Amino acid sequence: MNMELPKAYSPKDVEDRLYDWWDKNGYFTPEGQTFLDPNEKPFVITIPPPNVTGTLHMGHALTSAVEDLMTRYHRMKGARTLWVPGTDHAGIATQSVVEKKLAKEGKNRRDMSRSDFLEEVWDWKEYSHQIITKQQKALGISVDWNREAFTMDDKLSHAVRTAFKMLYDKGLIYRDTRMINWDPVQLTGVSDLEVETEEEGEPGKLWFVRYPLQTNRWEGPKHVWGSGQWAEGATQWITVATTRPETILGDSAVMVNPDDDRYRDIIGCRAILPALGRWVPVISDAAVESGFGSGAVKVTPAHDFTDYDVGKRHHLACIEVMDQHARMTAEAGPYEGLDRFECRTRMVADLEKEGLLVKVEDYMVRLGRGQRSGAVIEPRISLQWFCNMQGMGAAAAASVREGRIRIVPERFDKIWFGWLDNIRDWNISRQLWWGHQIPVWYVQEPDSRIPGSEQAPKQYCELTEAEAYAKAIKDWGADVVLKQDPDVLDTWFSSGLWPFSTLGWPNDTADMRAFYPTTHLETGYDIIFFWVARMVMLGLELTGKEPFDTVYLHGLIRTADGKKMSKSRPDKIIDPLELIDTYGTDAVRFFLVTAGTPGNDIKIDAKKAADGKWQSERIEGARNFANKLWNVTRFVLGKLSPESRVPIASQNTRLGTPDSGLADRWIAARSAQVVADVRRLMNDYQYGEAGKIIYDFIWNDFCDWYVELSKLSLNAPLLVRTLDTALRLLHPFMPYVTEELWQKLKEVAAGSEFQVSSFKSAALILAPFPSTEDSALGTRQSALDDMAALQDVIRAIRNARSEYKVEPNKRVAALVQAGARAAMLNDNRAAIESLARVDGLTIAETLPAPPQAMTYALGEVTVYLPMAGLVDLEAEKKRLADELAAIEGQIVKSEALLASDFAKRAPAQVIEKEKAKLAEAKAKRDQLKERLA
RNA sequence: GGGCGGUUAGCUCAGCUGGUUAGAGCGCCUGUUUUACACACAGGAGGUCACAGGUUCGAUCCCUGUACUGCCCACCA
Repeated sequence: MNMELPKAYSPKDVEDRLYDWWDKNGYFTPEGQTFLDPNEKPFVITIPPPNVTGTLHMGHALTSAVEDLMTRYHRMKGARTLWVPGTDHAGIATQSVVEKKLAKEGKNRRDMSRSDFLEEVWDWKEYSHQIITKQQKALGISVDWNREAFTMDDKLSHAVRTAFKMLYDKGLIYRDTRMINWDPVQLTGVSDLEVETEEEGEPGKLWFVRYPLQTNRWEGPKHVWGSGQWAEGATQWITVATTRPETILGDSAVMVNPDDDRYRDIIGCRAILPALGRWVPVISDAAVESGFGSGAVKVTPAHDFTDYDVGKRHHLACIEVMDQHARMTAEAGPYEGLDRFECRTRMVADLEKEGLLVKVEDYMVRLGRGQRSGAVIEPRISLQWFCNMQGMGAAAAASVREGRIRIVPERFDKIWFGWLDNIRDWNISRQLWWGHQIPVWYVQEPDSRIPGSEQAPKQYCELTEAEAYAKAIKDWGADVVLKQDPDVLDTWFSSGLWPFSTLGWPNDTADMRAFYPTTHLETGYDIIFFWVARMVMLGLELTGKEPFDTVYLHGLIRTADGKKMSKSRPDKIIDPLELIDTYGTDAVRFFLVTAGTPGNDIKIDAKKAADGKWQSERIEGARNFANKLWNVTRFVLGKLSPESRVPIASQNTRLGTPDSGLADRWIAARSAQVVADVRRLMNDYQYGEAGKIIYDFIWNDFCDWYVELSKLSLNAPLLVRTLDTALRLLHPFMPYVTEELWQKLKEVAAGSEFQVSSFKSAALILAPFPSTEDSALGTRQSALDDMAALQDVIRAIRNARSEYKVEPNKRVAALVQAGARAAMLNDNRAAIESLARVDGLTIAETLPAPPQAMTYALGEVTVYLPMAGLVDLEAEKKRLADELAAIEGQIVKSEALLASDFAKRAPAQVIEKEKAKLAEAKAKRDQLKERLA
């Protein structure tokens, strides 16, 4: 054999080479497929596009592993398969990464022109894209690189503008001034989803502040704020509780619950605001929870969502005391120019000085923080673009409710409905530079005071500036000047178009016709609202179709202590490439896919070793499995080489006939069973279970038993055939090692009698997934039963040897009373002799029990091991007695069961099983009794 | 305040719409250079399936409740 395989599998010698080979040959493309089953529908996934913010993490590795598994499985099943790769420009996230990078170089975006800054971001995008692509290739994803997309490609940008215009023209997109979440660090509005709150809240204070009330005897302060006498003479007070004393400056009312007896009398009175001395009314509103704090709430319409609504209800003034940086404005009087937190400190000190601070309590404050910046979000009134979601939300909910989209696992249905049924309009504009600039152009300095100007529109939503001009010129004359809206769209707006924008929408492309709607959408459950729901809503609205029929949600990767891998703890973040470097891609992927169940989080047991490398016992186990497969293939290849080849005439090749060897009939039956189970599980999204079944089959059945038995009597064609089946089953889980070994196997078998039909394929990636049809041998129960009995006998003898510490090389004698299995066991005596190291094997239907022997009652079969001089009679007696007691317990239980209503109510099959069990137990009991006697 | 998970061997997790004696990997214990593999082989120990009720001939699985734990959503300042 000129292709000697190394003793251990070395992923590095295989992975890059095979990846390039697959890619180069077009195997990742639907056009490159050679095996197509006309009964299979096309299978299409668009990748969740990673952000071009840097590198991939373990979550991406999981995504890649699962999606590649799905893709390879369907491709091998013969479905026309397309997996579209790409990346996301990730507006805020990328812009902030680049800004941080610039800051390190001492540069600031605000000192640069918009176009200069964007150039920097594009450079970063290229850099990040390279890293990401390298990582994705290392993960082995079988995507069609010819169709790679980026959300800011010309093609996709056109789709974005088209989508915007379609929604705009329908009146679903509108511009409005309202209260939104404002990130004072990134200086942009964000959507509700981008605000994160700590479940427990964050440690803060609840300040109880009293405002003087106007009375007959006190008309207001006579001393200045800060004098310590500001409230001198005041006699009545109302105490409010607040976590944000600085917003007192923007108060325009104090409110209480209308049913609160404590305050009923002062409703309608005026209170005076500390510091500013502004009179505000005491109003009543049901929004107030009497039991909380003091039962009285300050109302700051410009800086709080609830208060904003209250303000509208009660026609209160909206006074902005903070600017976009969250610094105090001129409205804040003496506090103007202070940062909000500094202002808070000063305000509290001043309140205390003036005797207005009643008490302070520790309080867990639920702070909203920007998803990307971590900055405390300020509610702020601002002019933004919104998308009306009412209709689209209802349609998307209906898609799932009416079964046009299936969510796996199902329990996420509720979350889906809960969100969509209460959906609010989506703030889609961002005050950023990196992204899709909003395709709306304004007539310069529109002014409603100019007579007639309201006749012509002052803004134009078009796909291009030229089109906008064409219309504007008609309305305003040739010298009109337009200015494009400076805002960009929320990055999720373009992601929401992904399943169709990548295929060429809005154009009627061949890809749209062939591959849209797509099939599966696979992603982590954490972006179900951000992304999945938006895709469904926009897909329905813009294309009239659900963009996919199945949503498969995987869990999140967590650290060994169960924590999220957050960016704030970089020491906990694992680079998948590091693990791949240590264990190989297949090992990492097999671990990820078999580690859990759909929708459940995966804890990764990785620890840092002394050399600073990440280590994981579970991934090591998967690595060992790859190596096991490698070595068993080495064994098989060795048996096929001309010099060691067993003449075909001397082999038992009559597969599937009753007189072929037990081991052969058994492994064929097991293969068929495993293939059926794996297919069923894969079609039911139980990938982890499928992987474990393949693992067991390869390691336990094939390696530990079949190959061992092959050493006694070789059936090379079946050995090849079984290995081929195993490799094909495992390929979606461990693509590299299986392809490599399959190629070797095919090569060695070339031109020989060891052909199997899958070898017609050029590559394993394109070979047919095993089906139950090609294991035409079917499941032979008798082979499975016989083999189980044989294994029991061998295990019993091994067990005895071990218990009596018989030297490994020493052969022992054994007597087997085998009843109806005598003939079968006799046929396989060589297996017993070899695998259990027996010399002097007697097998008979019945035989007299030998003296001084270990006894193993296996039901129908009893094994005796004469161990003269070795057997400790007392110990043996005790062992048998214990076993007898156990079996008798079982019999009592079983008999009671069969005597109960069970016999009347349980299904016949179950009763039969129970009866058989009882019979076997009784046989065993008799054997034991006899033996003890 | 609503909602959704989880609780099974020392650890990490499976357990397929209720039915033998509840499984795996790792770890642990005993052996082994058996001619593919020590990244291995053989043997073994180890579980009141969180708790309490209920339904059922039968419950790890279904129902109710409790405890602990994780997460999602929500305008109690």
